[in-house]
Amino acid sequence: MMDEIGPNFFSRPPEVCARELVGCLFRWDGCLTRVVETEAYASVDDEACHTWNRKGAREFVEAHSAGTAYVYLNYGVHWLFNVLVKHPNASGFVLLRALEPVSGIEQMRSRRPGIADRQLCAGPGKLTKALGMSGKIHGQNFLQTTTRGFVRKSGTEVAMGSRIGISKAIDRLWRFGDPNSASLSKKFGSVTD
DNA sequence: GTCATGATTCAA
DNA sequence: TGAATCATGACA
Repeated sequence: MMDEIGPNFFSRPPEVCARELVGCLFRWDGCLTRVVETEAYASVDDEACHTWNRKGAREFVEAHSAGTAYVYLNYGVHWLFNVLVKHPNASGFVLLRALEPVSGIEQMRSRRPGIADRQLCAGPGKLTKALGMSGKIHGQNFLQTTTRGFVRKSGTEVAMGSRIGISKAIDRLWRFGDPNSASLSKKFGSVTD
């Protein structure tokens, strides 16, 4: 079964959204990819989330609806792409960490010259560059567009582990991914990380 | 494996 | 003013 994902999908707890997004197809203008790695962040009680120490992030959660793009510049170098999750008791974000190119590969190659196909989107900063994303889409609800969005696709094996690149709240196993994909940003361990 | 890169946010 | 930051590519 395959159907377009709407705001309702992102109206559940972030870890549920992040897990179910693995294996789904991601349409972004002329490019089509498969989601192979995500991470969940909670707007409350999660030290690793921007909302923990960023007033602007908390205001963003309040001001926008489920499915809105939350894009920010990391280390002053890389754009990172998140989807806003809204739930009465568990709002937060899903970070896209890695994608597998399916079609529109020529466009991705042109934005990342000299990179092997499977590595084009094998990291949170890599995928935004390959797809031509930037801060311009911050705050946009792309689910309502015709050229951008997710298509549900079940049946993918999902592994879980500790989130990457953070020093706080590493006990939460909120990184999800397809362990068999060749386009992960980092491999998954046997059980936990 | 180490290391330079370098924008934005927020608190002081 | 400065410290911290959800990473990457180049190089040894």
